Amino acid sequence: MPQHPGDPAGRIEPHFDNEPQGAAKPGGGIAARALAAASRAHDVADYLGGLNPEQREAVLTLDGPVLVLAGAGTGKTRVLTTRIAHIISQGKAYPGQILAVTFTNKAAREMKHRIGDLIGGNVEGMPWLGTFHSICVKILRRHAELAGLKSSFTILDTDDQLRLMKQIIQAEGLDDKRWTARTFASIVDSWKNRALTPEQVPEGEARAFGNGKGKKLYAEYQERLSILNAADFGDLLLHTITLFRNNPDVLAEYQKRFRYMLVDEYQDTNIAQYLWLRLLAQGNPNVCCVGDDDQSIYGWRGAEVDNILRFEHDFKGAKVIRLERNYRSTSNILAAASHLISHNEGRLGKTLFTDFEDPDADRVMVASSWDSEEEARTIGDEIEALQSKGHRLNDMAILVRASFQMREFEDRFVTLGLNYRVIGGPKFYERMEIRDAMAYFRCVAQPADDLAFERIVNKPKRGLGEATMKIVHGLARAERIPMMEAAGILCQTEELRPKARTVVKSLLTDFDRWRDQVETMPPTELAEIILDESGYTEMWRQDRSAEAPGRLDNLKELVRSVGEFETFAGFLEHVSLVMDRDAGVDDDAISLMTLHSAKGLEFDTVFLPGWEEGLFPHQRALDESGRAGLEEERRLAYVGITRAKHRARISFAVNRRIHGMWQSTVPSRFLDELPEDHVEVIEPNSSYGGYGAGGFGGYGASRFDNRDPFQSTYSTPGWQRAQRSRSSGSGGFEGRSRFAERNHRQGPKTIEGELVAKSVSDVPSGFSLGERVFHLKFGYGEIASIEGNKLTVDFDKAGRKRVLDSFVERH
DNA sequence: CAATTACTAACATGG
DNA sequence: TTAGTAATTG
Repeated sequence: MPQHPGDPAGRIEPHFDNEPQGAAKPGGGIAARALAAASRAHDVADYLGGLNPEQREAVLTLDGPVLVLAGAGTGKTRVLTTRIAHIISQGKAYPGQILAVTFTNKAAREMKHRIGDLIGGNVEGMPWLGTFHSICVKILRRHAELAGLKSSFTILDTDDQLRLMKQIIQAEGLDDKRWTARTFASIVDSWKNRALTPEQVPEGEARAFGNGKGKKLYAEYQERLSILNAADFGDLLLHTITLFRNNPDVLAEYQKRFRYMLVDEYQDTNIAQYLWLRLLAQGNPNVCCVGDDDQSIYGWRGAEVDNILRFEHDFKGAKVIRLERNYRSTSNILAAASHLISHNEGRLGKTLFTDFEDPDADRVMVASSWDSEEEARTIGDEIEALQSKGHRLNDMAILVRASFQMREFEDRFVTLGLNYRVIGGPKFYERMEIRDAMAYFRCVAQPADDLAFERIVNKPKRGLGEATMKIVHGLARAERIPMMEAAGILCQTEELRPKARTVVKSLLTDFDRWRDQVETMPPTELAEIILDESGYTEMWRQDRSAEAPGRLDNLKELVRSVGEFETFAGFLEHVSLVMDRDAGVDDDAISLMTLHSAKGLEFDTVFLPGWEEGLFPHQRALDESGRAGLEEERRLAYVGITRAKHRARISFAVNRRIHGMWQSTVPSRFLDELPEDHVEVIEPNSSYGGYGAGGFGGYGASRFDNRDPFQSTYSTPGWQRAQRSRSSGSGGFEGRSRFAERNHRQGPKTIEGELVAKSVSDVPSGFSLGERVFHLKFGYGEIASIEGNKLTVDFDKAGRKRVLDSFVERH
């Protein structure tokens, strides 16, 4: 987002120069001495008191590289924050000389808060505590010219990124269906995760995309970004690294500055982040990385578990400290998690233990339900039961694999009147009206922002359609200038039709006027003026659709939140970097979030629904990353279970709706990897028990059913046999086999995460109109229409439904 | 140029 | 199922 036009970093952070270097040594500067004395008087043991010996060592070993292997719930954040407090109170460094990196804004906030508690004061003095991205932005804004940008550069979000890429793919004359922007984005992303500029990308790798034009497209994309004075998320790191490499003096400045460096969640760093850290650490070796290889769940984002495995090698003389004493969970929960994760290979290996032995503690519960709706219902009931026993909703969470699972829970909670909050769900700043409004603001702050301009030229309708924009776009491209500038030039000529010309002219003067007001007007007021004068608010007022009032509310909320910032630019930056907003934390509500965003949190009770093959482990993880993908999924399961302090409740549904069609599922292999002694299987309630015990009605595929072949873990012969028998359709488990036999079209099947077969079936269904069929969920019915393997059936009881043919049988 | 309709792909995970 | 885009028509 545009930032501080004409005034770079000065306002963003304290100046480098006026801090005494000697501060690094105890007693160096007067201020340092005073600070140290003050906190010594406070009593050092104050904050060291509650630490166990390992934690204490991790805090006290200030000099030289340290790797803290911290299992789930072992007090990792505590160590980090105490360590920072210790550095400061010992006068080893100023807060401004400590670099502390986290992955999420949430974690950064939490840390700031806790440090504040420790050293008893505010922590504005920690300007370099933040996410990799926000710290990189800070550095880039200071030295933007060296990275080929202006300090006011915009940070593009994924959406803008895709639109830009699509334009570039089309401009190259490629078919944007065959070579999608999405694919290209993920390729470019993977390059940037490895800190590769267009010149550095390996020839062979780039050729695979866009008829061998991959490299050219990447270069073109970067070129466009710099014309737009914009950077995407990957660029924030990439540019900082190139900046450091090409400007040793700048690098040296930062090396000298950061006396101590701390990295949270080190297992999630990618190559670029690692290189970034290495560059800075060349100056001094006081690097402390904290992580847990068992909680590495961002491999798809380029994270290299290797970074943590190689730490001792990369940072010579590193001290490795293990934290294995868990303060969070009951022994049942720990046992379940440990047993599950032990199925992974290539771990550093930690054994969590706890003194928290409670003979009455609940075991980990595993329950099944007929379909995802019932799953939500059951969990809802259980929540209410807990609530009536005096548990608070704030102490409970539902952790799902994919966000689409949330809907059913939301629906249920609304009908129950249960308070809930979605964390990391559909984001406020991703709503259409907010993005539109933001686009207006961006155009004001950063006139070169074509993507924003294109978004709002004709919103509200101004009669500027494709034709007009094509002319503007053409000139902009030819002259390599921003579109607004091009539009301005075109207004002086005869090229645009008179009607279009006057409209464009007035829009441009509007923008000029707003731009003039940036300096003089309070941000809130300006935001309001822009939205009013542009006619954007009016557009929604005229709109008679159901969403319109809500959108107007959101706009109001947006304007209100502008007021929390001192400058307009500061607001824009916040939005682009911090997409999450703190929801109302005051009231009691159950949290609903993905497993990914649950990392680092803990709850008394944790619900883990949707443990089904294909969903968890996710099919795509298996297909795309094979065994590694499976192991990452398993780590995700581990993260999920270890979030629970007292109760973990796992469940799966026998039927789930995918793309609006009901499909039956197979229980997750992870269920079979839980230790029987610490797990309690809840009997399915009677509502669907009618299909016979041990048959389809139970969890046919689970080893909790003693007689079936799924006795053991996925790697055993039993599992493999079962998988084989399923994919060949010859009846792995009784109840289901009568459906599987006739129609073995079950999609790609995996054994141990390796792709076995991908069947793309367009075989006609073999059913005919009017035929009577039977479906497990809906009962008897008559086929109303057939499209490929999709049937529309009028069921006697359930009404008209669309189902896959493999889930009904002739009757 | 805009509105309506038809079609198709998506339901990973995030800064 | 639904959201997003392409094609068609006024």
